[in-house]
Amino acid sequence: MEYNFKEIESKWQNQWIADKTYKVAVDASRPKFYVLDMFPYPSGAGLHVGHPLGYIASDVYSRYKRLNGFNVLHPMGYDAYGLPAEQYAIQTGQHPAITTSKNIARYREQLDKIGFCYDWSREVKTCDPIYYKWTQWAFQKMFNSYYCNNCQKAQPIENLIAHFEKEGTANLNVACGEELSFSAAEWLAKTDSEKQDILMNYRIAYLGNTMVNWCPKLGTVLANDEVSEGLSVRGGYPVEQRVMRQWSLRVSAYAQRLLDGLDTIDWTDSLKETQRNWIGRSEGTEMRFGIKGTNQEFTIFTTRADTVFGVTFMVLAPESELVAQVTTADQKTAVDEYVANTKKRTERERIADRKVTGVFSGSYAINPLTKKEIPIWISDYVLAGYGTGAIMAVPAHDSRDYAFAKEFNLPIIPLIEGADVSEQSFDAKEGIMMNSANDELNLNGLTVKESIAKTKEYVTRKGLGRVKVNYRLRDAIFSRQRYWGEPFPVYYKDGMPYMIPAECLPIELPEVSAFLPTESGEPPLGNATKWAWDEKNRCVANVADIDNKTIFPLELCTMPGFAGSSAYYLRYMDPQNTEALVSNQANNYWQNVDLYIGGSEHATGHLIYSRFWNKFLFDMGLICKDEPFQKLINQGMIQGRSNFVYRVKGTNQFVSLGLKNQYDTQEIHVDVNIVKNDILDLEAFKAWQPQFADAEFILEDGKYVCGWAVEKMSKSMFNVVNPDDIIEQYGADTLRLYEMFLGPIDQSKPWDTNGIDGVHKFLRKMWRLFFDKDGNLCLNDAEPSSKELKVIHKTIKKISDDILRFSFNTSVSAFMICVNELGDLKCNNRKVLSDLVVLLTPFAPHVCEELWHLLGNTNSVCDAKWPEFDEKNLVENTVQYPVSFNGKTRFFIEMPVGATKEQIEQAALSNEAAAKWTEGKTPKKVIVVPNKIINIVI
RNA sequence: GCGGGUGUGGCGUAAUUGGUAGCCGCGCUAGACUUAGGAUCUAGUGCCGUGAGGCGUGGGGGUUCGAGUCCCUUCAUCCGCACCA
Repeated sequence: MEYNFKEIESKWQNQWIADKTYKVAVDASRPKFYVLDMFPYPSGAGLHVGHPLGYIASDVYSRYKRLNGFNVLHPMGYDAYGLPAEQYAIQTGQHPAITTSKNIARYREQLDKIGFCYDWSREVKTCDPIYYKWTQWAFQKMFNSYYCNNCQKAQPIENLIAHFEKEGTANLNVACGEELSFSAAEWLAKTDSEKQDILMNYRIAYLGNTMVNWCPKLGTVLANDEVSEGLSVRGGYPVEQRVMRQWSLRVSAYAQRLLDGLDTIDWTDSLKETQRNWIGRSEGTEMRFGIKGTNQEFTIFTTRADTVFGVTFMVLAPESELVAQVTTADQKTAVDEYVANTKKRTERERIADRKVTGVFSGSYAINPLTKKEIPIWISDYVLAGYGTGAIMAVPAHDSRDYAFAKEFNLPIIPLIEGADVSEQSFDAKEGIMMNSANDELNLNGLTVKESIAKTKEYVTRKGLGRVKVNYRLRDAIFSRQRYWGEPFPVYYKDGMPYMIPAECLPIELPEVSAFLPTESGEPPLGNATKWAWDEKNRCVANVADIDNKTIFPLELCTMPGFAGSSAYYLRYMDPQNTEALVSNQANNYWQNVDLYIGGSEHATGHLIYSRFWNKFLFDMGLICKDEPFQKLINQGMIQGRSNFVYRVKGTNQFVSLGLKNQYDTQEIHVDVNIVKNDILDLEAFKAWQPQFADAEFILEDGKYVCGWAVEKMSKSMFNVVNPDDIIEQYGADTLRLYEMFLGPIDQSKPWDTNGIDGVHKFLRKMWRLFFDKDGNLCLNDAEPSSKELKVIHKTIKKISDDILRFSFNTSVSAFMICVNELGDLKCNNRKVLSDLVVLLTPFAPHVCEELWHLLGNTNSVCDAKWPEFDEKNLVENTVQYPVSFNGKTRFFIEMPVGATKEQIEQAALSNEAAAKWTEGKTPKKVIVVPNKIINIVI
């Protein structure tokens, strides 16, 4: 019987569906394990061979855990909202829902062929109303909450109102937009609308005027992680800064917890570091500086409080509200012009062209420690969004201040002994202070570190400022001026937003006449004929009725991509629940994700937002874990490996790689699917494109050798390899094995189909172990020989260890060795082969299921028991020791197990070969490491 | 500029964590069988050298009986953040 992978794979895939083999349910009698893939956005191009890499790895791990007795939750779904479907709709008029469901169907078809053990009954799609009901619901919970800094968790907004009613803003320590100050009496005197306005300053989901990244080309705002170097990540269009009234999530309130949480989870250091970077905690001092001739002051933030004695000027961000305050009449024209110029420049221009620019405001500040007058400047090197938008400039010890001081001829006062600041600033936080003393505070002679601490203490004691921690992490802008996203469950009454009652959720995405913004510039939802809220009838009503007093406009923006992906892992636990996001029972059982696999491109987006979202739900008491993903692995990207042919210029002749230097050639991408091991299939090439039909070839050794290069996998490079084609040719089991064999899971590597024969060959070899020469099943039921036991137990240990440390490539190698060795032993022992089949099941489930049944089993191999490792099968009678002289191995000796160090040493030295290396001298020292090595020092 | 990672044959990689460097696979060489194939099997394959042997984990230095692994230094390369005060 031949290894017919096509027959085997379709047979078992159908059987698994029929038997519901992969359906899981809560089962308190078994330990749970939750393995999750980052769900894909179903793009129109379908899957290429790089996409399933992470899915295969997680599938291997899931199956391994299942074979070890765990109840494994391993679901899959789709992140179905997104820009490409909407852009396609704008171009073609096809509804994004149609595009999306078509793409999903294609994805599913491709995924199914690979033989994953997903429980598809738990599938979620973010664009499905029964799913996004809970996205809207969570948003409303955030709207109705604020963040208490004292208890470090989210609280119901009612608690805040109660606080205001009792004592106003006194003793308030909560996350907010701006620090407000009012008494209880003042609060009670406010109108309802004023109160709502104030509460907006504290809500976790809030509507506010914020500086946003506006992308005119996409017609929408973008979050910080959706912008890179002033361009949109999707599309690469320019992005500009703009103040807009937008929904935002107060992610910044969670900055410290997001940071601290990293210490409790098992992610790679580099990913944690990226998140720490993004959160950007910086501990410093806020200090108030008076403005000369007024009783006004302003606050700056610094991490170098020790350098106050070296401040020679102050700088405000051009966008700062203080600019208008400090600008004097005679400087007004210059300042206005500078501010206007700054506004004109996009983020990108600012980054590209870092010229030192600035303008004097006309005012002076008073240094609170030296009482000296220092000029206040305005410059775009200070960012409005960080700290207080104002800095104290210490040119001697900050390179940016230094450049500014040089440009505008401002004084530079060195503060650290031995630092030469004539050419450049001395930025390092080290050294001994000088020039730093007044009547009350003397830093001279102290180290920088000591000075920072001492100044902090002084500033706090004197009431000049306070110790402050700043974060780079910004609140997440949550509005998108797009159609294809979750609608907000929000309507407006007198310009104030109100939440639609929770029992009316979900608010479904309406049909629109066009996917573009309306003529009046409103988002696409403005094109919906039925998109307003009828408070009485509680239904979505016709916009035309809006004059009616009970009908109100609905929010026209939709939610961003990360909304639907922030809590999807919870929904998989209980996907059909209509009463709750997830039931307590399901949540208490499945807890959180034990293993999460996905790409590192989500490090500062999805993985921050979902941690935030999850912590919020945790604060609300809705779920039992505050970190969603316990262990996370980033699978590497699979790049394309392009092939080239070389056309002799001006001809239709193509020259093989080795001979191309003899001609003047032009390099042309050739479809990698008609190249094998870098050898071009000439006939396929002629048939590939009409222009090559009469191509001629200059061959080497009768072959046409192609050049190659690693590039991004894309259609235009003709280097896209479709998993379907690989499966057609080699089968899903070979694809799975090969992807795992390619290299460490977390490493990026080019896809190279060369070498796939090797793993395919190995599967056929394994298959042949079960059959005799004539192709008949041939097994023996004797007890395994000690040699066979040794081979299989060595493999059990290796595979188990390797899977647990996610070293899948070495697992596959171990199989190959095992199969080779069993082949050499001509092993057809039923017990040994049973163990082998179970070991391989996570990697190649189809062929293993077939062989499992050929071995006489009637259950599925998915429910088999992982073979137990027994060390005594590996026990040897003798140990081979390499004998080294001065660290260099010279020969080997064989010793019985359990020989004493002295005996081993004796044997090594008395060996006849030893004489040659000792040259008659007595060794200075002999090192014997039991079971390892003998080293003799001469 | 700051932070993190990586560097081993022609190629993808491995090395029990300080103990025989190069497992496994590709490729290549030679051979066997042959229905001539992109099948299967056998042997070989780090480099130099006919050989004994020497040299080898980006370079230089160090610790150690012993270093791919630890320390210092330097180069190359990839990733993240970046006028963040």
